[in-house]
Parts: sequence; C-alpha cells; structure tokens
Amino acid sequence: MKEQIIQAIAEAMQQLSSDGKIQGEFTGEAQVTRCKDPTHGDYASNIAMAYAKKISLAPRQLAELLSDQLNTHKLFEKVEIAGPGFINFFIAQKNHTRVINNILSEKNNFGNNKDGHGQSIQLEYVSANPTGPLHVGHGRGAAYGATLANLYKANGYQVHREYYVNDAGRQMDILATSVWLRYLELCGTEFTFPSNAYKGDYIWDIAATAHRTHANKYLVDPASFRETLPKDEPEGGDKEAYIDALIAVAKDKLGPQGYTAFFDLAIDTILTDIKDDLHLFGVDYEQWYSERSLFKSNKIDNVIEKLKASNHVYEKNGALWFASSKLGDEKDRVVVRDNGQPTYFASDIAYHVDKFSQGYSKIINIWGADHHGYIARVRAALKALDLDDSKLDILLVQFANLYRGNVKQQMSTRSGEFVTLRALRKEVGSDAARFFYVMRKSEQHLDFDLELATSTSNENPMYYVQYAHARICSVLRQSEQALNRESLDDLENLLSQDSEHSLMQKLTDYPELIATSCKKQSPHLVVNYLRELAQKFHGYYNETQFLVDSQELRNARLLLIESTRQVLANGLTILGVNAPDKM
RNA sequence: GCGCCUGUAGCUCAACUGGAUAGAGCAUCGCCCUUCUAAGGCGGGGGUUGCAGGUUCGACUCCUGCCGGGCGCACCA
Repeated sequence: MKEQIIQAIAEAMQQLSSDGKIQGEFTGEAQVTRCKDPTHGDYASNIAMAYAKKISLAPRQLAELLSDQLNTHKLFEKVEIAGPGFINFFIAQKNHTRVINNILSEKNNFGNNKDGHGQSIQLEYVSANPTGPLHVGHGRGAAYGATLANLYKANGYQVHREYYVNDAGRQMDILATSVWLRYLELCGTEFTFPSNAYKGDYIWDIAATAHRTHANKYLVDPASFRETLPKDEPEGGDKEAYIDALIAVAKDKLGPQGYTAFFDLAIDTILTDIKDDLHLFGVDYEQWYSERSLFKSNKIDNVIEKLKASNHVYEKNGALWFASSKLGDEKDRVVVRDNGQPTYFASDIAYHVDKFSQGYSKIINIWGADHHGYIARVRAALKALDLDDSKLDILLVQFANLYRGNVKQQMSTRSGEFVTLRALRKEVGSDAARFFYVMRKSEQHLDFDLELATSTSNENPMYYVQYAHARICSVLRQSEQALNRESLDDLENLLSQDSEHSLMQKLTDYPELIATSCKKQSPHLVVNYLRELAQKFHGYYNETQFLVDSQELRNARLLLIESTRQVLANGLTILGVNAPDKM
C-alpha cells in the first residue's frame, strides 16, 4: 500500500514537471508514513516540505499542486493538505478491504516477501561453552537468534543456523578433571574440591554415570598425589596453578584412554543436554560446529601459516603475536602461547575463515555484550587474510539480568549458582520465555523478573496476544455457517465502522512490518505489532457482535476476524510461540 | 583512562532511523458480564524525553560538552 502511494507521488511529480508547473525533474523517493491520528487520514507524506526548498516554492504551494494532481487517483478517497505542508491520504474503502482477500488467499505465507531471494545467510548464535547447562542468560541469545532466523526466512533468505561448540581448550580440561574428582569422592575417597573447578550438581550426575559404568576402575587414592600439589586459593595459593596441577595429575594417573573417557563423557552429556534443552525451546540448528574439528583438520595451523606468510605475525617473549593493532584493533593479540598452545582466538580465526569459504552472502554472529571487545580483533584477522569483513555482521545482545523479586540471581557457571534455561522453561513455559526475551530491543538491558513472570503470569503480555487468537477461534467454532469469500465485493459497504477500518489498517501494515523488522534485525517490533493488533481486535470484540442474524453482515465480520486470526498466527510463528485455539 | 550499550509517566518499555498533541503495559481511580472466552473493554489522573548548547520549517531521534547506570579492556575460554 505504502509503495503504491510512493509510486503515485512520483508519477504526480513527474506530471507536474512535464506540465512545467514545477522546475526540474523529480528524483528520489517520497517518504510516506502511517498516521497516528485518524483525522489525518491513513497515510501522510512530508514530500512537499522536504522538496519545496530545492525548487524554491513554499511547501504549501507544492503541496497544493500535488494534492490537485493526486485527488483524481483511484487509490484515494481524498487527499488533503495540513499543517506546514503535510499531504494526508485517505484510502478508498475498497482498497482497505482488499487486504482481507490477500490474507485469506496467502494464508500462512501472508506477510512473506522475496527480498532475500537468492541470498544465503549463516547465523551463529548461543555457542555457549559446553561446560554446564545453559542458564537464563543464554536464553536471550537463543530466542533472539531463532526469531531472527525466522524473520530472514520470511523475507526469502536461505538461512543456515550454526552453534559453535568450544570443545577444546583448558576449560574442557577443568571440566573433565572436575568430573573425575567427584568420581573419586563417589568411590569413597576424601579430597577437598578445588575452588576453581566446576561445582554444579550436574557434575555429580556425570560422575555418577562414570561410576556406574566403570565402577572403581579409575580410582586413585588422593593421598598418592595430594602432597605434590601447590596450594589452592583458600590456603593462600593460586587457584589457576592449583587446577592446572590437578589436570596434569588427572592426565598422568588416568592415562590417555582413561582421561579421554572422562573428557568425552563430560562433554557428550552436557552437549546432549544443551541440544535437548534448545530443541524444547524451539531453537534448532543446521549444524553444530566443533572447535576440535578445526584442530583435527589442521585448519588452525593453516591459518597461522597464512598469517605468517603475509607478515601479520611476529614473535615476542616466546609467543606468536598477531599485529592486529595495525588493522584497527587497540593492541596486538597472542595467537600461539609460549607453551606452543594456540589461543582461543586462533581457533576463532580459523572458524571464521571457514565460514567465509562457504560462500554465504552474509554471515551473522550473535554475541553477548561482554564479547564486544572481541569484534575488532576478528575483523582485523579477516582483513589480514584478505577477506571482505563487511560481509560479517556482529550483533550484540545485552545482558539479561535475572531477578527473583528484588534479588538479583547469580549466573556464574563455575560457582554452580545459576538458574538454568531448563528451569525457566518449566516455571514460565517456553512460549512466555520466548516472548519475554525478544520483547525488548536487543541493545537494551533486560531485567527478567521470575516472580513477575510466574506468580502474576496473567499480566504477561503474551497471554494478551494468545487470548485474542483463542477468542477468534472460539467465535469461528460457534458460527454455524461456512465462510463465504464470494461476496468479497460487498465488504466495503459492510465493514464501515471505525474499529473495522482501524483493524484493516493494522492488517495492511503486516507485510511491511516483516520487512522492516528484518532489515533492522529487530524482532521486538513484531512483538509490539502483535500487541497492537490484539488490542484493536479486543476493542472490536467488545464493541461489536459478530454472530448477528444478517448472514451477509455476519459473513463479512467473520472474514475480517479470520484474517486477524491468520495474521496473529503468522506473527506468533515468527516468534516461535504457539497460537492456541482455546485457553 | 579508552571503547561499546544505555538514560523517556511511580515501575518496565515503545515511538515506523528527522514529522503533526511523545504512546503502551503494570500500578492507581471510576465505569462495563441475562449477549460470541472479563486472561477482555471504555474513561480519568500521571511527562521540561538526564542536563546545557547547536543544526532546521520541525529534535526523544542528528552534532558537541557535561552528569548518572551496565559491560569490556588477559600468553582465560
């Protein structure tokens, strides 16, 4: 609809200039916006104010020329001038009711477009370290990423969703060692658990599995190594050095095979849990990309060789440094430590190089806000390797703080004191959680109050939208006549109330909303839209009886609310939220 | 100190990337169920958009400077 108006304005401007009424030729595009105030019509344009200066006319003069020209257009009922030179458009009623036909024809596809035709997008999100269950902080990235993926699909893009699994490195060793130590306790030995190990209950569970499988096969008396260890932090030592020493002990005592057994058991258990958890949250992936696979396929070595070949690295203090400060980063970064181990950054470079080799039109990473310091170095690496870093979009999602009433909840995986995503889903349900997470724009800090979301769940705005859907379903169930779409021509006369007009306006906006919220990567706009649509419906419901005696009128109203139901369902599908038939 | 995000009604947030009288929900006050789901609707009260300048027909939005909040500045992942 908006496009048609923009088109009409452009034509009118060209007509005016070829008639010699205005100077020069019109270039550019008119800006058209939806009016808030119904007395201003359906749409308004500021074209007269924006363009008048260029052709040295008063805005109102240009507006008058334009409105004379446009008043004859069949799209409009009338065109008026207001204020300093706004042009207000009143859409002909016939063009309002047309949206009903469109929705009922296109059904689930209404609102979709082909903007992204032929383009593919790789979307990486969540990618939390598999050192424990997902907590509520991860939930936001999951909901945001999944919704964004749906939006891109609705806009015609091919979407490849990916989870990068950090299954290599020291954190994994700490995890494996934590499990082994708990296993030793289950075997009946006594050993003070390290302050820097993973303390969550899930470690006990994994250790119990190990004990069931292997019995006492990997039992080692702590007395045999206790004396060789440095002091842990509570005893005045260094917790990092202490845990490193324990990792070494674990590797030594267990041997490669035994250590791998614990390592693999730990990561497999946790990863399975994460996959299951996300799946139940409606969050799925095309690919789970393993960091370890980068080592096995030598992709990390290859990338380091390339950096060496292009003179972007140098040695200092026994380590290999990447000169990222020359490419926009604030300082240089280590890629290989003095002990010969590549850093996490090194595998991250290799991973991104691999992403770029797949030929996607666009690559999107969704990261937590705490990773923003990382952006510059990744971009620097891409530049150093001659890759077009403008293809990469890094979207930061601000923190979600979890409150229970006024008490802020901890979210540290290491300490084991956190609320899991799984627990959250159980408390508030997947639908409410998905809805709540994307309700705010991603750059906004999100306070997630569990007490509010659970104890007073009726106040949750999600119910408001779902309720509208269920209400419509209920009315349609009770209507005994089948919807008749043959009489669509009469709709313009039958649906003439203000509430109907305003509902149709809102429905007309939906396709544009899907396009905009995708372009702006802002799922929260979908939430806002659905709340507004539901609000208009609830108002209509209270004001108007649908199941009236007149078959014609009843049919017209039912066609309108069925269209509304369809759009509510389409929008909720984008959000990954159910549209219930009854509540 | 530097960088990213942020400051709008009592609270939580919008505002169609510069448009008309800044809007919703919660909370509060008053109405509406013998009628299709009251998890709903209608109405009232509540604002110097952190502060001070600037840009222009027009600023919550853009620019500059302050003030406040969050996060990040590792040979950690």
